[in-house]
Amino acid sequence: MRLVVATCTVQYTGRLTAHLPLAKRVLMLKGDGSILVHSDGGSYKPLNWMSPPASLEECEPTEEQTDAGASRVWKVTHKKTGDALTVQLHEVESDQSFELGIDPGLVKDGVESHLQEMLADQIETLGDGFRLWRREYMTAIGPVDILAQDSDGATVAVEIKRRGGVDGVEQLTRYLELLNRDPKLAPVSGVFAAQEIKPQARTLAEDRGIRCLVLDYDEMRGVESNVPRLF
Amino acid sequence: MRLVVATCTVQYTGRLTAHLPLAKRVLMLKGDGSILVHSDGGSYKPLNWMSPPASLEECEPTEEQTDAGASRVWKVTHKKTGDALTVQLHEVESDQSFELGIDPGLVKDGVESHLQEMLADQIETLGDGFRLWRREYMTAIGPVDILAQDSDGATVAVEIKRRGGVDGVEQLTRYLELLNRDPKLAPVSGVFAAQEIKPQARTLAEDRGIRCLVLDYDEMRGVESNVPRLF
DNA sequence: TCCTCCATCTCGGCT
DNA sequence: AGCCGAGGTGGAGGA
Repeated sequence: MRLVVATCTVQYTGRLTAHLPLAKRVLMLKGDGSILVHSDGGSYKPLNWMSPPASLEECEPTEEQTDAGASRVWKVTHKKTGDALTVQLHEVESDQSFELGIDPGLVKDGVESHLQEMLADQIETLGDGFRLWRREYMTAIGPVDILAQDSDGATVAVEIKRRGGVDGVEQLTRYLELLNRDPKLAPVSGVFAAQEIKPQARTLAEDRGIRCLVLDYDEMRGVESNVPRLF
Repeated sequence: MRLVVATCTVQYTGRLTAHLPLAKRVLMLKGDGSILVHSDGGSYKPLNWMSPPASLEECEPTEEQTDAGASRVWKVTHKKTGDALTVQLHEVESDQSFELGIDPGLVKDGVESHLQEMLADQIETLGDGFRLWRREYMTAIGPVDILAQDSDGATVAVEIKRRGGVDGVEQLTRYLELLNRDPKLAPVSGVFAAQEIKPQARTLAEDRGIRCLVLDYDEMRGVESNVPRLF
């Protein structure tokens, strides 16, 4: 890991062409040849970058580049796509290298699969007398998140999303259409379950006779584990 | 802009909970209170981060944290959502600050809007005698990229994508369905134009009577501007 | 390997 | 401010 702070211009050519005018920026060069160009703002996305696997070549500046004020020129190229990033360094304020080693990586919790697990475990959230039938029930057009039976034994298909948009309703609609062709399952009703359901999605769902269910992640987690959280 | 290299652990709670075990990493603290945690690998996405607007509070480590080896503790909190990132710093190898100033920002070229502009200007790319009718023609379900007339005066709807997938074909199909309900426009035929059209998308489009057109970006740009490129 | 879907998406445009 | 679509999307999981 090499960190350089310098005034520079950057030129990218690949899927698109883009350039950065002269300004002072932070250049992060990683061990896999990738490079990030960051300014003091924005979010985690760099102003410009090159993804790994890439290789950096330190070039002699051409006369033209020297006249423009460049003291060093880096050419970073992607090994497969041929995308190229050219950095013209003018004044270098800092240039340091560090040994970081391999990172153990991020440990996550709380994504859609976890919501699905918890809803499967707490299937009565859907209503009294509900029983879990299947998870990830495979159909020709994809897996239905949850199939359950209500207190009358009727089949219920559940689509789970973190944020429920119209696309999720469309997805569930396609599943319901297919499942209702199966005489062993029909009639199948639908439940659209999400941490947050957008108004348009709710309208569309209810218009199609699909029930909407807002999931409270924290509450479900509370029910789920009496074991205290590890951190 | 403050750059810190240190062994640390990181804990995030917000939309999800996640943590990073102890390892040496680069911490980038920006002027807007945001922070990025990078390792020597991966792509431009940090292992963990906090988006602006955020504020950093340097805390005294609790006895427990001191026992675990933490010398300093940062609490970075998002001002609106309440998301929190806690960094426990153990050994600090480097800690430097730099004044970067406001960045002039990235100048882009070659995106979909540019393709659309160029195709509108070079509408005969679609065929001899074609004339431009409308750009961004608004309908109830969204804007149609281009409406043109062919040499016979029939209406042609064009959907432009950089990379043409099935979703783009679906989109165009919806537009065509709607436009063909308008007796003033019908019959409307479709053209799916993209720099690259995926086989599945091509099959679907042609199956629906939609013509596929691969756009050569460099060639179009060559036609577009006799002015030589600036870089 | 390719393809598909998710994301603490980010980012821009528009209403 | 919210909504929607594109991205040099990146990243993960399944066929």
